[in-house]
Amino acid sequence: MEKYRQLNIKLTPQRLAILRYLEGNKEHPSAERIYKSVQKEFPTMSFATVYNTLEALKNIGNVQELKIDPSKKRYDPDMSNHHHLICKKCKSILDVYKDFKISLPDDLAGGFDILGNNIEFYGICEKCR
Amino acid sequence: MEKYRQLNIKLTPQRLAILRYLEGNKEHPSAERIYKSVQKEFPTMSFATVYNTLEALKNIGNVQELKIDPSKKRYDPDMSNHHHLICKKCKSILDVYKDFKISLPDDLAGGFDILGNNIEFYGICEKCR
DNA sequence: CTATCTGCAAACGTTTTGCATCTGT
DNA sequence: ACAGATGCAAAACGTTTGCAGATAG
Repeated sequence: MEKYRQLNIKLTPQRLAILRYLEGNKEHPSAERIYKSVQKEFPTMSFATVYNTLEALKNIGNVQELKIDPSKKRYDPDMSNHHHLICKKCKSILDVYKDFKISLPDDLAGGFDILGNNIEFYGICEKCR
Repeated sequence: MEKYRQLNIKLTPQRLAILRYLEGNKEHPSAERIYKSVQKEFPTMSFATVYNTLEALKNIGNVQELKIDPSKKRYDPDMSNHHHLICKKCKSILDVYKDFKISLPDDLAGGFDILGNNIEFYGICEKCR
């Protein structure tokens, strides 16, 4: 509770439950996964609240939306600079903690100010091989 | 027509129209964009046919599905190894043709067979700055 | 006290499906 | 001839919205 006060958002019990679910979570959960989990504690929990909370957390930079899955949004509470390695078969996701320091030559940047990059590695995981 | 015969899929007039629309297309169009364009030529064209054709083209490796846009799938007929640079403001997309030869050290690969990677650069484009 | 959040249900945009009919090969 | 494609409408799916009532600060 105390640790979340600094976020400067209204801390409802539902939001706290979502924050606790997300803390340290490496599953890159979808809204539904979050909903189902938090619903155990709050049977009346609604999707609106999940999405509303995720939106609030995104805005304060506490959570990021991942584009890893074409069929649904995934969320990641890990805001550190990291990349993802995805199994082509089972779609499992592994975090990759390394700064690759890729710089895009000016002639390829088309006048853009480059702010950053995100690498998606893909391959076949041990289990699927 | 002849040039598409090698694809080994049934070439209907609708599919040819979609293939022609996609050929050399750098817009990373959504299904709707494709639909709207091809519909001019085929007023009876349906989304089912667009999605069906895209699915067929994906399967033969003629088109790829992009995860660039969280709200809808985008399609890219460019199957060469390339990356994307996206404007955070206007969401415009620029192709980046360069092989960055990023190799993931074994200790970070978690037992995966790495097959490749895709980099999303983000920044602010000239117009938006 | 009041600005904001919750929960519900309805609405939305995208993608998929079932099925009768049609068509490329 | 027939496997497979088309077109239509309905359904499915993830996400967003409107609103009345509840609640954190």
